[in-house]
Amino acid sequence: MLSKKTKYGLKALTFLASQKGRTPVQISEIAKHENISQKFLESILLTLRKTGLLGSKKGKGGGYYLIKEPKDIPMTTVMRVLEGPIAMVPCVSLNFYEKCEDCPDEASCSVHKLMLQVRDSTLEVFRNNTLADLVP
Amino acid sequence: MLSKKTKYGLKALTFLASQKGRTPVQISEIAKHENISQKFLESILLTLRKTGLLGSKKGKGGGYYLIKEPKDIPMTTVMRVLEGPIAMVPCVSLNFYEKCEDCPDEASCSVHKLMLQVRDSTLEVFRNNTLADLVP
DNA sequence: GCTTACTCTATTAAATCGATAGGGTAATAA
DNA sequence: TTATTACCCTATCGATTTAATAGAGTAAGC
Repeated sequence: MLSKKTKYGLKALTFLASQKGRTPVQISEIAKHENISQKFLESILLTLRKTGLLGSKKGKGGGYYLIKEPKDIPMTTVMRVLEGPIAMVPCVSLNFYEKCEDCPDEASCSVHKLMLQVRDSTLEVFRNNTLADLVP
Repeated sequence: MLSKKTKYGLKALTFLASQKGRTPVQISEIAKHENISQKFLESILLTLRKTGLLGSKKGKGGGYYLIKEPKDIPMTTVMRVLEGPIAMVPCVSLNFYEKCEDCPDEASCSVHKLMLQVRDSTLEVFRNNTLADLVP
């Protein structure tokens, strides 16, 4: 299940991408437009800024803005920042790999075999979409 | 993230599918072979039985067994029973649809648009795999 | 009739999630 | 310089879910 954090983050990013210019947009404006708790959104935008997806400007006329063009932001990046691993089990994760504690042999594990396929197909979707593709 | 319930359930089903005959296998044997807490596995096998995937036999020589042939058990069915909705958000779920509380217009929702693609690609993987395909 | 093994209910500890509160700090305009 | 705006950070909290455990109950078979 997609977390609200990811959901809100995606909506906020899409909203920023839909802006005409790249002038800062206030948190309150984003929160209001997307029906999101402002305080919760604050923490989400903060992590997006820390990972280099967003820039921010303080003081009057400040707010958040996209650093790169929407078409140059692949959804793989966005999803990994917001939701974490794309894979459903750590043992098939590219960026967050971990060995299973149980499961003596990965190669002969039925779960591994299935989830590898799921990861690949999901990854393909995220690779084929940039933030620009999400703007209506 | 895949729950342990689903993971264990998949392993147990695969183990049962790998058996030569369809004679009942004891819970304890499955649990031991797959490194699963026996009590936890009990509850999982119980739900699999209630949804018609497994049969059980009580008393001496009893245990759980597959009712249908592995090749006739699509992974869509298994995953929905164990993990629930395949979609990452309820508003794109086929079997567990729910409208989002926020989000005034589904058609113009960026999250909806993206998650629809993810659901379709994941669904295709599960449709193309039966339990028989998971047996090593 | 006794053993075996499935069946069911209840409980629990831990983790995560979503949200809230409140203060702090930096940048900008006037 | 000063006031304001708006970002920044920490802490907390209730609710929910997850994974596991305990223990008693019940049906089938030898």
